[in-house]
Amino acid sequence: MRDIYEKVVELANRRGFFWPSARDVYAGAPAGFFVYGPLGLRMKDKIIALWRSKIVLLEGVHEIETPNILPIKVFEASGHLKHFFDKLIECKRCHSRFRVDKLIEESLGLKEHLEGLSDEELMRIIKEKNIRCPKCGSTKWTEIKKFNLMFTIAVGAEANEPNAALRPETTQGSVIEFRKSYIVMRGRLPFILGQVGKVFRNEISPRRALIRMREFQQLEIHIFFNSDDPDRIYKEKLEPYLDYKIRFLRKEDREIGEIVEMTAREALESGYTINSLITYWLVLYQKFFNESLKIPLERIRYRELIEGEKAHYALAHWDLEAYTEDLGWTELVNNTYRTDYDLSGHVKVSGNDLRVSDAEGRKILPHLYEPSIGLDRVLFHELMLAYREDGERTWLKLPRYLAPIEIATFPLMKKDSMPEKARQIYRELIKEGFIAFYDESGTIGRRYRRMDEIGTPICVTVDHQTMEDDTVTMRDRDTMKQVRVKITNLPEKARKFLRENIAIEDLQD
RNA sequence: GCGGCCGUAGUCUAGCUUGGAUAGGAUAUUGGCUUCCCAAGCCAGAGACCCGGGUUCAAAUCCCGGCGGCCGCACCA
Repeated sequence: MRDIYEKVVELANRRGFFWPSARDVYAGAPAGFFVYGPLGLRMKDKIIALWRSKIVLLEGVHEIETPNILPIKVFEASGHLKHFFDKLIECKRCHSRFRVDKLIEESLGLKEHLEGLSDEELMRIIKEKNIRCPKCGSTKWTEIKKFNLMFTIAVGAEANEPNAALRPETTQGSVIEFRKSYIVMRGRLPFILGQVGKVFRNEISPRRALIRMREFQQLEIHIFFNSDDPDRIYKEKLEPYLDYKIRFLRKEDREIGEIVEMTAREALESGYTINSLITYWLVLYQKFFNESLKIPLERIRYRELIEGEKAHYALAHWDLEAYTEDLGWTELVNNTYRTDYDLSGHVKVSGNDLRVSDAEGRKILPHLYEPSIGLDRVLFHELMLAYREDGERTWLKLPRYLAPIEIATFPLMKKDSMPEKARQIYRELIKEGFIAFYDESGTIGRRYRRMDEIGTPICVTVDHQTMEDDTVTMRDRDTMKQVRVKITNLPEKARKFLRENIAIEDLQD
C-alpha cells in the first residue's frame, strides 16, 4: 500500500481533521497553512495532553508561553537572520541554484567567508573570476535573488521598516526568558523550560499537507545545564534504562542504511551520546514515541546529522524519524545539543549578563539541549499508521486514547423510546468526562462505519433488550465484536477500555 | 523558484482532442417513507467548471498570466 498518504489527506479533509486554509473562499490563498477541523483539533489536544503527562509533569518541566513576535535583534543574536536571508543565484542554462557565497568560496577555494559583501561586490567577483556553473559549466548567471525565510513585520503604528519577526522556533523565547524563569522559579541546574507554540517559516515550497507548512506547531523542551556537570541528576535517572536499546542511524552507516541498536550504556560509555543528560532524553523520547504514541520500534530511528546538515547552532544533532511506506523516513523530532550558542549570542548582542548562580554560588552560562517535536507531523503520522481498509470498510486504528471521539451511542431504531434512552446514556457519559457522540440517522450499520472511519473506539447501542434489563452492547472498532454490559457499569468499563490495551471480550459482565 | 504533469459539487469522476443548447454519473449529505446489529431500498432536495484577461456570435473546452496540487531538482535554519 503506497497510496495511504493520499487516502489520509482525503479522509482528513472529508471528515474534518484538517484542510487547506481559506482555499474555498479565496482561490489564491497561499500554500502551507492548514485549518484543524473539530476532529483534528481534538486529536492534537490529546497528543499535547499525552506529552504533558508523560514528559512535562514527570520531568519537572516548567512550561511557559512566550510571544510569537520578537524583536529582530533576537534573531540577529540567535544567528537566524544571517542564515535566513539566503542569497541565491541561478545558472541560466541548467537552472541549478547555488548560494552565492558558497559558490564563490568553493570555486575559488577560499576559506574566508564572504558574508559582509554586497550583492554588487559578489556579482563583480563572479564576473571577474569567470565563475562557472559546477553542474553544466556555463558562465551565464541570473541576478542575485534574496530568499527571506523569516516572516518580518513592522511593530508599531508608525513603523515602516521591519523591526520584528514571527519566530521560526519557540527556543529563542525560552532562551531570553531563561534567567528570569530561573530566578522566579528558584531554579537549580539542570533547569528545564517547555513550550507549546506556533512557529513560522516562510518555506520556499510547502509540500505534503502537514509535513511542510509555513505555520506549524512545536512541542519543545529546553534543558539548561552546567556543561561542567552534565551528569548531575541524570546519571541516576539514566540508571534504570542503561540496558534500553536506542536505535541509531550513525553517520558512518548512512551509505548502507543500517540501523544500529545501542544500549544506553554503550551509547554513553563510547562517548557517542556525549553525556548522561542527552542519553537519558534520547531514551525518553524513543520510549514516548514507541510506548505512548504507539509507533512500532522498527519504524523509529535516530538519524545522526553530519556537518552541513546540522543547524548552525548545533554541536550534535539527531533527528528522531518515523518510517511510512509512502513518505519514507520523516523527521518528527529535532534533538540538538546547542551548547551555549544561543545564550552567549544574546549576551553579545544585548550586552546583558545572562549567567545564573549554581548551588555553590558560581556564575554559569548554561548549555542547552533541546528535543523539539513537530506536532503536526506527529498527528499526520498517527493517522497514516492507523489507516486500515479491508474492502468492506475503512477504519482508523488509532491508539484508543488519541481518538477524537471516544464513545458513540446509538438507538438501534428510532422508536420504542430507544432514542430517549440512548440520549440519556450519551449525557451521562459526557458527565463522566468522556468525549461522546450521539447519532440516530441512517441504519445502524452506516452509523458504525461512520465511527470506524474517524477511529471511534467504542460504539454503544441501545436495543430492545436494553428496555427490559438496562444493558447495552459495546462494540469494538477494530474487531467489530460486541459485548453486553449493564449501563451502570458502562463508564468504568469504557474508561478501562480506552486506557488499557485490553480486548472487548474482557469487559463482558 | 525551475522542469514535467495536472486543476469540474464535500469526495471521486464524465465531458476538453474537434468551442454550441439544461455540465452527466457515483458516493456523501438534507427531508420523508421503510424499521433495522454492520455503508439495504424507494421518493424528493441542495450542491461544481481554481482566479483574471484574451480570441469568438458563443469558452469547462482554445491562448496568455496568476494561484494551487503531484513528481523531480533546489531549499528545509
